[in-house]
Amino acid sequence: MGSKIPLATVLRLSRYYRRLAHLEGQGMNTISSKKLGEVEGVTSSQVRKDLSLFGSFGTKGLGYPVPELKRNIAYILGLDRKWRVGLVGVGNVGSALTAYKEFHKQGFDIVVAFDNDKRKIGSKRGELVVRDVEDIEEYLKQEKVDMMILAVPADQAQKVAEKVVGCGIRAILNFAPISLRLPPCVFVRDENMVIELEALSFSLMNRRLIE
Amino acid sequence: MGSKIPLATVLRLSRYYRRLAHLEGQGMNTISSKKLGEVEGVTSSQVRKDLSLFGSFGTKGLGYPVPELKRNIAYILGLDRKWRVGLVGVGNVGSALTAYKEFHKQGFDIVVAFDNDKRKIGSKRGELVVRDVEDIEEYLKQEKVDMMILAVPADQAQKVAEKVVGCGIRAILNFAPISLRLPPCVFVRDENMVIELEALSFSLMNRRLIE
DNA sequence: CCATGTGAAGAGGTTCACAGCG
DNA sequence: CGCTGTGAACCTCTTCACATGG
Repeated sequence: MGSKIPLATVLRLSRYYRRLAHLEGQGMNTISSKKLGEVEGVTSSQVRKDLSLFGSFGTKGLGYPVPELKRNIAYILGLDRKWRVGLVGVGNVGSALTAYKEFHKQGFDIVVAFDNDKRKIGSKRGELVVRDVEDIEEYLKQEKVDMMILAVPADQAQKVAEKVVGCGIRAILNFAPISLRLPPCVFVRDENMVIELEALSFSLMNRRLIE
Repeated sequence: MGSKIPLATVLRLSRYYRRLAHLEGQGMNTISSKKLGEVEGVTSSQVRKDLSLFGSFGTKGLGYPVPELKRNIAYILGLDRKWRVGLVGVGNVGSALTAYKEFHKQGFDIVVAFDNDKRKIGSKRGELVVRDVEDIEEYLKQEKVDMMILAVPADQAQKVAEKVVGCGIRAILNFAPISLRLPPCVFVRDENMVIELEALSFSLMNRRLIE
């Protein structure tokens, strides 16, 4: 239980968490690594290893207590608090995200939205009023924002990213289909939907794939 | 140049492809692995290794010809053709995807959309008429569809996935925040937006992260 | 006896380093 | 001389296997 955590482990923890929430809702109070591994499509040793990187949550001979393990994972992932999220770009994708209930459900609140299209500025997305992207620095210096979602066209993404990083943002979810070059202190996750379809098309064409 | 291709390589090829398209547009006709690695944030040996898994595309002492390399990667990824894509679920996310230009730009055409909401059935998303999800099997048996995008709620995803797999679909892009359990002959890519935010929140809380 | 937690072994992917060739 | 292509070394993550404890 030490220092370097594989990214893959973090992503699996999210999946375990979601599954445990579901199982807890069904009244299950104990689960073995074998069972959890089966429903998530990983080996039981993978489950145990992932969890053991953060502590000992189970009981030998029995398994893991569902509600408690869920709480522990929530704590590990930082899901026991609210996160203030900003959005840049309210095109089709950005607008859909403002209405995406899973974010809010997990404590990620989109608290502000920006765009550079004069016709959109001032319009609303639910409760949110779209602001001028020119005002983004002023806003970020006054209001606390934990992470930013970029849903802007590819040719604007790098510029916008640098701007928000300059305002102290250290976590970015990037929907633009381009790789951002940012200092290593900034965490970036890409949500590149075309790349995922391309991975599928590759798989269909080359049935010798992957891992 | 042989058999097993790492998934990570495939995903990087997509990024190289996009970058090469951009550089070609700027009139660049040759690029070294060093330069391409720099702009994509990977090592030059990584670039060379990735490409060498599929052939020899470069010239020693010079680098890679941009337009030709782009064409070669397009061929490898299956981007030199059109793909017929179906969509299930035209809520916020699904609707945004019907209007997402990057898909079409890369040859992924959403040719049909389904939903189970009577108020949505018959309505239009651009040119697309939303069909009743009850008719999905009938449709898939008549029309050729290469891959399906699932943008349905988590509690319906598994059922819908099994249904389309039963109709012969072998590639699924899953936006539902739940792990699908499907036969290994089916390629699934998850686009789990909450998980990505959770990876960011973990990173912010534990500045010792990843890899 | 059952299932966890973990050191050791095994796979898989990345980086190194250099031979080879334009 | 410069840069590719590639086997070998390295490193990271996964799986194995078993000691441990309820």
